[in-house]
Amino acid sequence: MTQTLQEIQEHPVNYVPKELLASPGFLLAKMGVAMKTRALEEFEEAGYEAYHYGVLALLDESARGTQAAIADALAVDRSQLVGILDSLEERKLIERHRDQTDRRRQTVTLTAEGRKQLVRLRGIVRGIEDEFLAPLDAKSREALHDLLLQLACFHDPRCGAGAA
Amino acid sequence: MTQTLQEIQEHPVNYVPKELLASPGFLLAKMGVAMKTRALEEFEEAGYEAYHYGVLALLDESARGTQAAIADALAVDRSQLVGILDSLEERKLIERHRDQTDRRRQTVTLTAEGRKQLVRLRGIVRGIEDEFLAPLDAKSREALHDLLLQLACFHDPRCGAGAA
DNA sequence: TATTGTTATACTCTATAACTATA
DNA sequence: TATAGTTATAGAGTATAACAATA
Repeated sequence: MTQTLQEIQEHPVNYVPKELLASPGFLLAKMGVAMKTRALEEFEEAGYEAYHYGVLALLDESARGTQAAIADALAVDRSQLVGILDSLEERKLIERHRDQTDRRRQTVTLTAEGRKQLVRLRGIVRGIEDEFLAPLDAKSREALHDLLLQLACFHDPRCGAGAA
Repeated sequence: MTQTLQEIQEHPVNYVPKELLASPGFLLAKMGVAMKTRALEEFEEAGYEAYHYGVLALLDESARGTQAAIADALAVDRSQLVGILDSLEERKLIERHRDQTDRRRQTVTLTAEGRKQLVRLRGIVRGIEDEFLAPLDAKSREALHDLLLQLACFHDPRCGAGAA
């Protein structure tokens, strides 16, 4: 949609309905989707996908995991994870090894290069957040984080258990 | 994805990476998308689309509007709005009338039935929010709302101007 | 020629189903 | 028979492009 100058002049009262702005649920959805969209763009610009960061961050904490466990932790379908891992393996950021006790399973581990790129991705993530949360000072960001974490723990038990 | 009992037993440490949980941006995206998904489901269950509510709420505030103005206010593409309005018109919740001074334009207005259904939809919206924001008390919800509104106004000027 | 509303098309993201090799 | 990973397919949701009527 390309908005011309004339359009802007003819429709100056181009406001978002107050009723929607008064709804925390609407704003949460709106801002959450905007945050996600922004993140996807930034990652793509850097040559990555957002899920790459999730996988690397997870492996950095747990050292190794089966694909099923990784998929569950990140709440992506196992079939979706395949492509993500393929892409990470091509770049030599992770390695897949057959589990010798159960040859159906692959054990996924982080490479040295993967650890290095994770640091780079952390920088990108910080940049995205700083830009998106720009109007909020440190205290406000922490307040927002607290509230969102309460919601996350309530709706997804895996947040509380692992983070405790 | 069907998770069997055996899987749950074999992968008990099915936690979300702490690094992600520590990120307000990640949580905002995660919860925002969850909120949106939940809302879409609830609306569908009630026989509506989420955008129906947006259109009705907007028309209730501004009485009438061209399709272009409505699309811009709700940040949907004009081509997408067509289907939404078709659906609302079929149910006789809105009416489209050709603008006689510029026959390219359609003026969209709310019907009495539309006003009635808007009340019903407001109830649904309240239900969705109450369920999703359940762990937060009134004060916390207001704090969340304030923070999100700051973000919305920063990223989308139409929020501040119209709401002031 | 440009714009409104409309229709048609393509693309992203995700969810589901089917396949293989192992158990 | 059931599971781990994989591949193939289908479905939302949205963005882009082309169109007819009107200005």
